[in-house]
Amino acid sequence: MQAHKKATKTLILEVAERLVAERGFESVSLRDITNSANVNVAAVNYHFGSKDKLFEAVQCRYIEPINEERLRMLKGLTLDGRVATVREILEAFMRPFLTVVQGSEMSEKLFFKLMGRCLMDPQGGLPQEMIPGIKKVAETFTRAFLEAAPELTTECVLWRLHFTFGVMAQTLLHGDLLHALTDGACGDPDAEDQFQEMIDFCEAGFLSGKGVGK
Amino acid sequence: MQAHKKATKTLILEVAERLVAERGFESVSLRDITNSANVNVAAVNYHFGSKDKLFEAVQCRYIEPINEERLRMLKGLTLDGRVATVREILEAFMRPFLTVVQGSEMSEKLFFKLMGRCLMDPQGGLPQEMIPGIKKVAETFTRAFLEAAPELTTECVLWRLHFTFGVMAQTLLHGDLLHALTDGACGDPDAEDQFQEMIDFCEAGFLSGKGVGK
DNA sequence: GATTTTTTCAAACAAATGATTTAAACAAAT
DNA sequence: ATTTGTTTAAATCATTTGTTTGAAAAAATC
Repeated sequence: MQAHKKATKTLILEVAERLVAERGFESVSLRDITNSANVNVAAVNYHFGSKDKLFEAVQCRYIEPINEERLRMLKGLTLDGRVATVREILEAFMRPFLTVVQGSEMSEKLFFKLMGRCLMDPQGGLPQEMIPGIKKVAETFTRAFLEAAPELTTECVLWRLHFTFGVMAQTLLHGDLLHALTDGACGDPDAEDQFQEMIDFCEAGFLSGKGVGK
Repeated sequence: MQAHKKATKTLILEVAERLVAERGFESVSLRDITNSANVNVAAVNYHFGSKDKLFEAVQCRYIEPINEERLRMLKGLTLDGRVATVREILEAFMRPFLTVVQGSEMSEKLFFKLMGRCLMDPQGGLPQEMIPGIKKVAETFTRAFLEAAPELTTECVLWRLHFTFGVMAQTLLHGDLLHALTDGACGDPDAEDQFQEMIDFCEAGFLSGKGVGK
């Protein structure tokens, strides 16, 4: 059931991931996928039930491991009652994208684009099964930020987490844009560089107005 | 030609704006628009030429005035050779969304969502006619930031402008999310408050690592 | 090896899509 | 009143959409 036929279902999923990364959820049709995968149209409904279910699978496949890795990293920071720094928490929030992509078979660029789409475009609202995990992440990280920067109000932390989310989604989705748009003046940085730039930016944003207390 | 029939073309445009704001470009069909506007399907092709052209009109209608206002504000900052601060430049970059929405007939929420879509979803790449204006804005603001923070490299400024863009798009597109997601714990702030939060965050991000010189 | 289950495939489905045509309704100008 | 140019409207076009069907093929089970 797995040896000779590692194909079809997985194949469909992988092709769907690629096409969605390239064009976005709403612009990809079933036939785009099945033609590109050399598979019959009916196979999607047979293996996934419907187009929507297939897209839910695409959304969950990597986002859930990323959310788990986030919680794992964060837990590692606050082991023996230690209080993590804002920078460390940000790192726990963002680095899982790098960790998980390395365990996948996708190219970094496509993977990031796909993740950006999942964060920005979520196909008809987030899949129900993802919501608990996402709430957990949001709550846990909000609490961590509040401990790391106790001078901030909850509302302020939520806003800044929100902004951080925007920085991340933009970079995932259009991280290649700067290189292309500036004719290479802005070099083609590896993911780790981009990542550090993001952390620098968001850390400063998070700590802005320390003591000013708006 | 304008008195009795101020409708149809304008009507179509306005309904399209609303639906696109609510559902995104790719999810809105011609019939969604014409039914909601009580107008014949053929009217779109008659007045706009095609669906794509209609969507281009939707994208240009407010983005272009916003870009003009951005340049106008920035020019006002650097009148007599004065060097603007990073904060002032950020303000010139963001406030036009507030300025222009007030001159429109749309609600703030819908307008911001529409602008978020235009920034994040651009229907099949940006309309050709918008590209020069956008390049102008990008170049002018990059130069201004470089003067305001001469310790930063061009590449660094581009990255941070990129991040700022993400913060803005995320807030425009999902600015109502925090209020909804936290069951009101995060109040429903007026646009000006959101705006100040964004500026605080991005200013700090822009000035991060001053002197460190990465 | 026969049977049962799983998977594939061609074909067809109804519904929806953007676009076009043709004629009617309308306003303005002569 | 007639003509002219513009706008609306109903009907139709050819595609494309997601989904379903029913039979053949393949794999697994007994």
